[in-house]
Amino acid sequence: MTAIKKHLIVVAGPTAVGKTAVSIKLAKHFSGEIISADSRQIFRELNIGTAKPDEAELASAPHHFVDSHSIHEEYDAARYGQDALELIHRLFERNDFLILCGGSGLYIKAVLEGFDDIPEVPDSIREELVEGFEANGIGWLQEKMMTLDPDHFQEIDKLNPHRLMRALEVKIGTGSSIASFRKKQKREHDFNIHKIGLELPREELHERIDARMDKMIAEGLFEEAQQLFPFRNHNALQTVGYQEIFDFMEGKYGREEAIRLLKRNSRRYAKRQLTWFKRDEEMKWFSPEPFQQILDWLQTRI
RNA sequence: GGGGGAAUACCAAAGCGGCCAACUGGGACAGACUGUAAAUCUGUUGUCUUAUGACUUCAUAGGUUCGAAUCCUAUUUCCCCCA
Repeated sequence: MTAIKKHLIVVAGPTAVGKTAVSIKLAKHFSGEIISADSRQIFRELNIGTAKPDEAELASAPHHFVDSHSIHEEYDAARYGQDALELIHRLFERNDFLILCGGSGLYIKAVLEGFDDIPEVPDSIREELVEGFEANGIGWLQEKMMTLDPDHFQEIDKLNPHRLMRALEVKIGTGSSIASFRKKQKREHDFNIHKIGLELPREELHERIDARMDKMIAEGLFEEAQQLFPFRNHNALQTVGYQEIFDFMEGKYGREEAIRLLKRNSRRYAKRQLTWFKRDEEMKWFSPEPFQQILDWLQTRI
């Protein structure tokens, strides 16, 4: 391992745990650059609700994939995986250390492991599936799946519309079952990878989430959401922190309830992130403080 | 002081003799996840490491009954009305 001098430090963990601060400290300490692995901070139209690094933070270390795209573009984990990996290769030409930091588990996986190659499917197929689902419900998807790809239907999560639609679009678009593309091959990398998971006692994490949400609201989260209201159906806006406010604006409930849901849904999101990252046995877990502990561990590996 | 009503698991709230360890909602906890991932979906939530099992629960104490969260009596607490 020590033969290779390039190091990718992965910083993962639940929302509000303090990833940004740690990644900046690492970037400064190792003179590295930060590659954000956050599926929503990518969008320049989204600011307050995504808890982006602030100006001072952005200025203190080079950041990538923050404000890099518009909510009007189509973007997804697979594309990110390719783009980020290309960038990593390019940046390693002038850096020995890079920090891949974010809470989007699938995005990190897309970079580190990659996805199996599945041919592009025309958008029109997905659009038809989405329309069919919205008009006829999940039963319609299940029946379609049962007739088109019965073998995989047995394996799949039958109650999950997203999974059904993805499996169907691949089957319809390529003629082959999505299962036939699954090779489960992982990427090989010519750089070292160090995975750092950040966590805090649950109670403390919840307090931080609540406090940060109050801060976002004070900074104008409701106003930001109001401006984005016309785009509320865009994929980029299917996001904790915005959907709750859109529903409030549509009169589904009052402001108090909206705030309650904002906090609750952020907590649940944090739990999902934790569930995802905890499964990764290579992840080494730390409290964000003291930072020295993290450095000490890294020193033993580089 | 007199009259009426209510006490159910973390919270709210159903159940009003057996199908009740107890509907439902909230909250919490746990999990899945290879192209929407801050998305989408699943499970658990009285105790017992597992259970088509055992044990202890529906304010407390007694009672009626083959059988009670459900009926009766007393006690305690809370709410409402009259004084």
